[in-house]
Amino acid sequence: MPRSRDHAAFEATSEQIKTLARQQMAEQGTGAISLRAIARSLEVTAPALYRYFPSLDDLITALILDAFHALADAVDAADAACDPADFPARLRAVMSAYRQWALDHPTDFQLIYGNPIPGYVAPSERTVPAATRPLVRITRILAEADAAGCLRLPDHPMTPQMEAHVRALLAERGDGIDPRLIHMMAVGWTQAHGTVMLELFEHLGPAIGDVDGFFRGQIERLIADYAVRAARPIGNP
Amino acid sequence: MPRSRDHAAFEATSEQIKTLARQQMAEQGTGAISLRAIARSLEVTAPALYRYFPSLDDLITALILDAFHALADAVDAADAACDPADFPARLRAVMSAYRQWALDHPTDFQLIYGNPIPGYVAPSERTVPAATRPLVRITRILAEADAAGCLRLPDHPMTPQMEAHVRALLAERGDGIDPRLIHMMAVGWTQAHGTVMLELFEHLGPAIGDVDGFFRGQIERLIADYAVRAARPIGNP
DNA sequence: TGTACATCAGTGAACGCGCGTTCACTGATGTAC
DNA sequence: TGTACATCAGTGAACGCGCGTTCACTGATGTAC
Repeated sequence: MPRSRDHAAFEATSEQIKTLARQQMAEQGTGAISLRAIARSLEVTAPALYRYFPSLDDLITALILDAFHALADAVDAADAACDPADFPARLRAVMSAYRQWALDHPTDFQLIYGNPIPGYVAPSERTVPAATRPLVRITRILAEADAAGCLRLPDHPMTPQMEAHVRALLAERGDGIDPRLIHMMAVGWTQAHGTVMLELFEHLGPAIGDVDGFFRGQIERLIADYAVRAARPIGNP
Repeated sequence: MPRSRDHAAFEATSEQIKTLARQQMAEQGTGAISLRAIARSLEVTAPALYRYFPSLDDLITALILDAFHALADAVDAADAACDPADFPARLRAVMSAYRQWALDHPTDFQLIYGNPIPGYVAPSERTVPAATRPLVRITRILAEADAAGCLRLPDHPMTPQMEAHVRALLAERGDGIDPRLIHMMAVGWTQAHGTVMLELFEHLGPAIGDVDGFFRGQIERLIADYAVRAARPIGNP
């Protein structure tokens, strides 16, 4: 509702509010986002923020959407930087980007993948599409590798129930890929996610020392398991 | 400090307080534990609770220790119920117990493996030994299988840095097992943990439908990768 | 068996704090004539 | 160029709430003689 010429200022202030909210999360945890504290940092009274977000929950929703999209953008960018035919490199890039984004933005990662915030209910029709983006990316790489005959689909990885579910899901989206690719994506995703989560909360580092190397090993094991290979010989650029 | 004969009553009330705290967590999230709310449920004034826990942080610490030990007990019990020579069965039992405990006690699981509680700092000298128990169990199964010649140690899974770290850790504990066993444990743990975390927050179910079957598949893949087998033929009991 | 005493679980008032949200308002700024 | 007006960001007071923690206290209960 702001005057059209004020849109830029309005957007800038909205961004500022979100930035301060992120700072608060970083310092105090995801549960500690508070309109009054943001107002204090902005040197403004608390009711002023209601011009920009109709309620605290709307601010949180905005932060969650931003975070999902930022993660997905990082993953997409990592993929885009690769030779499209070098499927192993693309998987490495994409999974490393997932982990790196989490390490660079630990509280945003907690916001989207960690404990729910007491009392907050996410509007799933808005969050689900954003949350799905990174998975779609991984799946697409696998699908392209499959189409190029550059990976080995496992023989019996899925239960009938899982296969039926995934088939229905793909049909709904008008996507004709092999359901087993979704299974492969889930294997990679859960592995990466588990490592990142445990690393983030200091459970893994103390146990194995070199999480970086461990994570790289996990990716290579995945690539080897599915015999993912490049579509044509890849030179060093 | 209570009179010796009142110890039982004292313990009973302490347990009651913790139980109510767990109920609160289940309803409102881990950040919502509140002494005043517990007092309300107990139909007692808030200061009364200070007889049992010197502060809110001490109550949280008690809950965390209980949770780690309950998880470890569940894992240990699952192992104990197996034929000790049937290493694949033991791994299946132990990893399933880890997941099942998380599903049965989602908020306790979040308390120990999820977002930190704002302002709370865990006394690591008390939590770390409790947190390590499940990992020690998995590692022991692998070590026993290795000693019986019932698994295949991978050739080059560890980076030099990881190996040095793990060697130091084992030496410190006076444990003579092969460092690669720790790596294997970490692979299994991170896989299971990632699946459980994503399942718990409703990210995995919508994607693959049958998390149960998916998880079982992950365990079998792990057993196959390391060629874990029983020490002698195992009959159906 | 009866009485004086020590223990201690729980009370009630208070301190000082922070929170989200509402409402009627002020006053600067850009707009239309 | 000058004036009347509409817009709207931000204010200040208030509502009603919840929180952890302290303190001096009451009163029941079990203990020791």
